[in-house]
Amino acid sequence: MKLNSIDIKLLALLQEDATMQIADLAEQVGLTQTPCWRRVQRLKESGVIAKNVVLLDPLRVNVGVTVFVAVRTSIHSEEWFERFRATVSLIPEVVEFYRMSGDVDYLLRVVVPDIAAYDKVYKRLIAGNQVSDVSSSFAMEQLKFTTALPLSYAR
Amino acid sequence: MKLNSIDIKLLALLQEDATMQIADLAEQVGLTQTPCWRRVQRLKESGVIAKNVVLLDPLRVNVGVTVFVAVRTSIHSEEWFERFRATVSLIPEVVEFYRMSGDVDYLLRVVVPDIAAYDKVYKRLIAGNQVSDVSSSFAMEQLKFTTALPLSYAR
DNA sequence: TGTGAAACCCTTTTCTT
DNA sequence: AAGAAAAGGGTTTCACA
Repeated sequence: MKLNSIDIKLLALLQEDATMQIADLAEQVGLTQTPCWRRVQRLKESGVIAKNVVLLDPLRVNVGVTVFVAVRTSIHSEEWFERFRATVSLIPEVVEFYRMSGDVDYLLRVVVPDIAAYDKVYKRLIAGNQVSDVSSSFAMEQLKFTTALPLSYAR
Repeated sequence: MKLNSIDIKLLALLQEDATMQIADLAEQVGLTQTPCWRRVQRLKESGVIAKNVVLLDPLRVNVGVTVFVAVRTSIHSEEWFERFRATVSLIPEVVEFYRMSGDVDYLLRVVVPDIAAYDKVYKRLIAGNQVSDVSSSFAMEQLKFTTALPLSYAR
């Protein structure tokens, strides 16, 4: 789907606050309700807008600690990968999971309340999977976290 | 704010889909509209629910490439940190930014369309900041990404 | 493709148990 | 605290330019 500058504006606004009303959105982008509504609808249907979710305050649900886990493996078979992928994806504390280039094979972001809780997740990670090296790095402070993607490259 | 099991259920549902209607939410948690609405309201007011946003498909807005950037510095002064923090936070391609323990001082997640675009962000990162070492790792594949926090630790 | 107004449905309030 | 019902408001549709 091709995006024009009004679409980009709408996406920028909705990425920050999805509770905005159509009338307000319309005003911000210089349209009236109906055409604005139709555009937002198209953005949803086309899949550019993938989801509408609520973001929780990590501290208030007691997962203030972020750990980055770098995993190296010696086995590089398809079966191993599928198994690893399946088990890791199901762990709710793992909120991000990437296959990497370079010396680290996989990178995970894990959220937990404390180090003790992390140790349990760690054990679950290595249980049943042949991982040759796991290295955990703790985040001391989250300086920025946004779900808003940059829109300067959209076309 | 203390969360009971109904609150947890509501948070779980809204973390996945914030467009759910109060009537449907109410049914899922075994309440009628009014008390359900009041609970959701309380969750918003108390800040447990921090935001309601739309998530975009990264590929459809042309930022399919994720790069993790590990930054080391030799200077550890407060001024340097504030300056670095301020400049990095303002870069829209930087979607996550952590101060780390261990040998890496800062970790960034950057989203861009391609390597050429990353190079521009890289130059912006090192310009004006005395960083002693920057190491970039490219994600080949995003195996999991969720904004839904685990709720088993909430209390 | 944009406009204005009406219809509809969900949210929010009020009253009651 | 929870429920039922009514009031209020936003979204969605429709006819038209």
